[in-house]
Amino acid sequence: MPTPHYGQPRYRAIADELRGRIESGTIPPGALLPTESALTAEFRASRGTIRQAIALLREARLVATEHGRGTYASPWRHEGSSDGSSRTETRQRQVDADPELAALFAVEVGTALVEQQSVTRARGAVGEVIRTYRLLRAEQ
Amino acid sequence: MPTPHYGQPRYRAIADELRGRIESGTIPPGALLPTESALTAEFRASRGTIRQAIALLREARLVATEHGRGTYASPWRHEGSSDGSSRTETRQRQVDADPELAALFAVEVGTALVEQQSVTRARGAVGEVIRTYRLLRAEQ
DNA sequence: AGAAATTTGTCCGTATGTATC
DNA sequence: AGATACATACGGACAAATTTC
Repeated sequence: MPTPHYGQPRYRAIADELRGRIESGTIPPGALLPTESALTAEFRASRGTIRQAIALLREARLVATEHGRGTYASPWRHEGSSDGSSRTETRQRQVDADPELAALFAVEVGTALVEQQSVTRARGAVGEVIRTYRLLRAEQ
Repeated sequence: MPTPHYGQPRYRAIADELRGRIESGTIPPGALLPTESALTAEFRASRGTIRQAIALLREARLVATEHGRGTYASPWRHEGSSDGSSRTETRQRQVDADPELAALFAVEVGTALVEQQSVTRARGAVGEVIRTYRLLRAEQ
């Protein structure tokens, strides 16, 4: 079997499917998710891929896992707003300084900067994008 | 070879070792870590285990990974309040959405966005520049 | 411009360890 | 003790992004 992940990797698709079940109440708060081996059968994915999907949900605090017991849907459901689906994704990359940034940092145009971008989503829609720029080496 | 992980799993021990190198400056801020394959050779662990260790460091924001490039030691210094001689200038203006922002906000390229820029200076030198983007019409 | 090499990303299958039921 | 379920670890294969030649 090859490894085709066109557009979106499988573990993310699986995580989205499970997220849907949790948010829709198909899997109620506090209930156990299907076991990893049940999920491998259902999605016909390897256990590693299933675990990657669950890791995503765990990072988003949507589930909690206990060693020999299983993975639970999180029982707490109150994250500021009524729906609690606001989330932040962060990414870091290197960019070249544009003229304005170069002037601010007192470096030459094109100098490498670190850009950290945070995207805040609420109800699926992007609320705000925050980009933070720093020098590669903080010469303090 | 069995899988003995008495007390502490291997991936955590490896992560601790790498963390030490970063915090001690053996791997300076912004520098590339050894490649995954180099680390498999050094620690004689499988690539999966190495990747698990790096994932721990990434969660702790100690490193950042870029596809095809490598994993960098994070260039931050802890934002201590020891000094107090830092100040922030803020400015707001209207900009056109570049392709990336347009995609995030699900609008057309060139759509007007509000950009708020904060420049933090310490001892005269710019420490970081933060740009926050929002839609003009907040449907909130 | 394009091909090759490098490096991280995804996915599979298997085996064994450890905690819980 | 036995069965079940998650945790750790290995090895291999191919995909995708980047860099190098």
